[in-house]
Amino acid sequence: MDPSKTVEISPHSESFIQHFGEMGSRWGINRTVGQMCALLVVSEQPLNADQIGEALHISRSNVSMGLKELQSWNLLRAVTVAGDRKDYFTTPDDVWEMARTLIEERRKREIDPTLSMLRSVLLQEQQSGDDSYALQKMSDMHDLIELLVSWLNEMQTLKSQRLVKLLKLGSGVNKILDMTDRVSGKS
Amino acid sequence: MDPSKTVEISPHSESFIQHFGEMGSRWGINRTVGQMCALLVVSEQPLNADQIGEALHISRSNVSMGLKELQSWNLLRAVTVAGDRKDYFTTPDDVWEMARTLIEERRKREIDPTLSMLRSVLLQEQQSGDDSYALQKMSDMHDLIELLVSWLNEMQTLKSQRLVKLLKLGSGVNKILDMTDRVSGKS
DNA sequence: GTTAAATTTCAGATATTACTGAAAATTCAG
DNA sequence: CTGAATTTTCAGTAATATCTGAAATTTAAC
Repeated sequence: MDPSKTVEISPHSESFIQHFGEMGSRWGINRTVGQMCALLVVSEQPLNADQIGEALHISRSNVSMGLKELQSWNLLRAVTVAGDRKDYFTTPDDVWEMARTLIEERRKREIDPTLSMLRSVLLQEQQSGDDSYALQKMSDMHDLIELLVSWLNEMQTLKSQRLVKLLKLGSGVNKILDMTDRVSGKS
Repeated sequence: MDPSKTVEISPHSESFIQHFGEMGSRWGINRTVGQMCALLVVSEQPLNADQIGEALHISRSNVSMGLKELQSWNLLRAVTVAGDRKDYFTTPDDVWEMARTLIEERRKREIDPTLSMLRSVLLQEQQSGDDSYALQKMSDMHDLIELLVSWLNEMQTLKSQRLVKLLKLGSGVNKILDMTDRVSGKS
């Protein structure tokens, strides 16, 4: 009803938004959705659909679809403003939380189906054993992905602070691995 | 000259190739390029451009462009066959090596430029300090990405066997972290 | 309930990306 | 060198993805 204020975007935020639009599109995420996400990240106040559309110069319907997409990625928080029927949106405050969510969602959408496909192929024992080379490759890839995924899952269970500490250790962990190796007498 | 044998693709390999075409396109890699890569992975013999085109039902020129793309990702090995002027191609044998290469290349293409952008924005001390919220967010994101990248770089220096061991440890590392915490008297 | 505001849907338009065939360029055996 | 085999380039075409405006639907104040 009473016209919500136009969103001001500083040149710095503008760079940020443009860049993440570009990055999004390189990672299979629609450019506009990337921009919307970036905009909501750097915006202190939650924004309504009209404000988003105006800020990014896109139609109201495009905003609607983009919000739906972001919602499906679990990256939106909806906020209601007293005395305003419009919906207001923002992203989670914590960038680590966002990163976790993104990883989790991509795993669900792409990695898990890939593992399923590989398992299903590998399960069907090959009668005509003549593409054993291919099967071996798929098996290798399955093992690689499964290892990465199970590692990721374990990392996802850690609190952010904990995870940061672990990442900072980096290859320092390797030294610890050296020690345990030496103790248990392996190479 | 003497017509190279048609490539046989088993139904299993077919699933694999189709799936990775699909996955590629979801990760910002042209579907056909994904298929080409998958085909070369599961093919025991190196293939020439005609064979690839025939196997995937794409034009010779498309194969040429795809090979160029794969080359730019450092995922191709060229093989010369005695008495045959055609070029033959394959991918690295080791899927871990391929994964490393892929990560390395994406870092160079997307993550590093993102870090540059964030640094450049953060360097320009804001005269009009009124979007400090946005700057804080960018700073958070910068730190997150930098931490991930430096961790990745450290992991890239490890031999595959070593890396596998470390990943298998998973949150077991967390316990070691617990110990070191206790020793140094932190939370 | 009624109704105006807000949101969503979706068919068609637009923009982007991918693919092809023909021509140009390159390569290399003789 | 010559010329056939091979590869690359690229302008035009095809396919895909994205975006828009108008209409339909939903929402909530009254």
